[in-house]
Amino acid sequence: MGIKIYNTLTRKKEEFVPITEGEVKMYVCGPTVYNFFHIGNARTFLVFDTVRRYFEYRGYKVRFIQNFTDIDDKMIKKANEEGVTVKDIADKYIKEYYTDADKLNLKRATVNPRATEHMDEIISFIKDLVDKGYAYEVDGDVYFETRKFKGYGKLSHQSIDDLEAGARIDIDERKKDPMDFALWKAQKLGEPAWESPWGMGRPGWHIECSTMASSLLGETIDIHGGGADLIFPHHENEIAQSEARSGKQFSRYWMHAAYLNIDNQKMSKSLNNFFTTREILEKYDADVVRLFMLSGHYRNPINFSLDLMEQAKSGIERMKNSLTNLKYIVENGEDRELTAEEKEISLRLNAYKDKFIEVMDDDFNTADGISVIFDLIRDANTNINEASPKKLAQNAIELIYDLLSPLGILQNTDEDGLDEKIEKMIEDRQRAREEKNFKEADRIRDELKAMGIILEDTAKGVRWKRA
RNA sequence: GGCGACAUAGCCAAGCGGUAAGGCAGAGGUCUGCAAAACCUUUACCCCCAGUCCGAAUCUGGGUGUCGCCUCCA
Repeated sequence: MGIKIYNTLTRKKEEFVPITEGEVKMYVCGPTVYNFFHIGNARTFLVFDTVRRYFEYRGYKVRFIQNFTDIDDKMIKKANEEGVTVKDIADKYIKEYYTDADKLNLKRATVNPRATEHMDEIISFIKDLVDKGYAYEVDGDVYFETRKFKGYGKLSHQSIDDLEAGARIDIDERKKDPMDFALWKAQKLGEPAWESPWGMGRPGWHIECSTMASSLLGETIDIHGGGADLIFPHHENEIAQSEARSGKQFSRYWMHAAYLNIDNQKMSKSLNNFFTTREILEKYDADVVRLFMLSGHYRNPINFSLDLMEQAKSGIERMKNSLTNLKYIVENGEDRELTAEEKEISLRLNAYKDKFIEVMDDDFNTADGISVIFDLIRDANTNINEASPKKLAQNAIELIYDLLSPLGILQNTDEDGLDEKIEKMIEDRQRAREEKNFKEADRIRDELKAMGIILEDTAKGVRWKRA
């Protein structure tokens, strides 16, 4: 039994079989870098970051490519508005992307290719399509002829005729068919352009992903991912271009993350229900955001609200509490071997990992995975206490961090110690308590609380944590 | 019009044929100088109606409702 993936292409869950044993070649459509990315983008990135981490957790070597679209209409518009070059905009927002992505604890991709840095390959890709008769040029534009590609519509499970029937696209008389899409766009006044066999111009949107995916991963890749809205037309078009050119299957598995909605509606600027990731990260830790987003299945839409963020925050608190309590036992517990009974506890604790893998293997069921972690936490909380050996507590801590790692939650374990002043206050309070001077003890505790240090009295002494 | 998804406790959310996980919130309790944390107990006619089956939240048909894609979009 291995990992199963729901494949949009077949609409079935399938056993994951990599092209090369032990390796995963995956490509995920990244952002158009004309703005800060919003929390909807964040969900998609987070989902695929988790997929990637989980593959690594299961021992795969992952080549993870996520592109930056750094040339398109929106980029040009933004550059014109700000009176700077398209490249200026791209550079700026790529930098901002990393700021937010790093803070969200998104692992850096193996490569983050930029469309403009692959222009020669894009042009030769298009040229191949023209040479093979899948594309035609009109006035410096180059279009892909969808009816030439037999499999068109196989990803979105629609026929070209059905798509056309519902189409709301403008009729362009120069195209052979309304469903034909641009591979190359002739330069318009004031737009950045590159030299090509069809004159100055720039690539259409879909071609960059096909080109960079094949260039960096090969003509057939294992997994292609993105937001659900990319199924049509973007991914459909990618398949058409790539398979028309190579004659091989482009991607074996297609994964799509569902939407993040606000008040049950799609986020949109016109509805003014738009949050950037940065705004949210100012109010909530990445751990909270990640727990929130991973607590539902990636193929189901989730609704965003501050109330739900608060709930997630409490969940993170529960995890943290358990961990600080266990760490306290590692520091103050008994330094001895495990009794027979404790060995049983340890064994049972370790079994949660098997359960975790079982549910996560099933199409990355992070919701179930999280519930296994909470089960583990309750078990540890119940059965490990101040009288337990350090080893047992240490075992539980490692296990919790281990299961949390593919989710990217609570992985920044570096903690600051307490400074001398605070340590002295804690000592003073302990003395006051021994003298039954509870008023003074409580005063110091309140003072520390105001400083962000929470004290908890245990049978073995005082335990502290940060608020 | 075409294609599709979803409807489970106050809130969120798994489960997808064998009799309802988990989190948050609430109530009661244990422990504690108090508190906190933790633990225990407690809260579900699984949208409706038919049907298949020994057995359905899970499958089939029909409703109702919400949402998405078919246009730039994660």
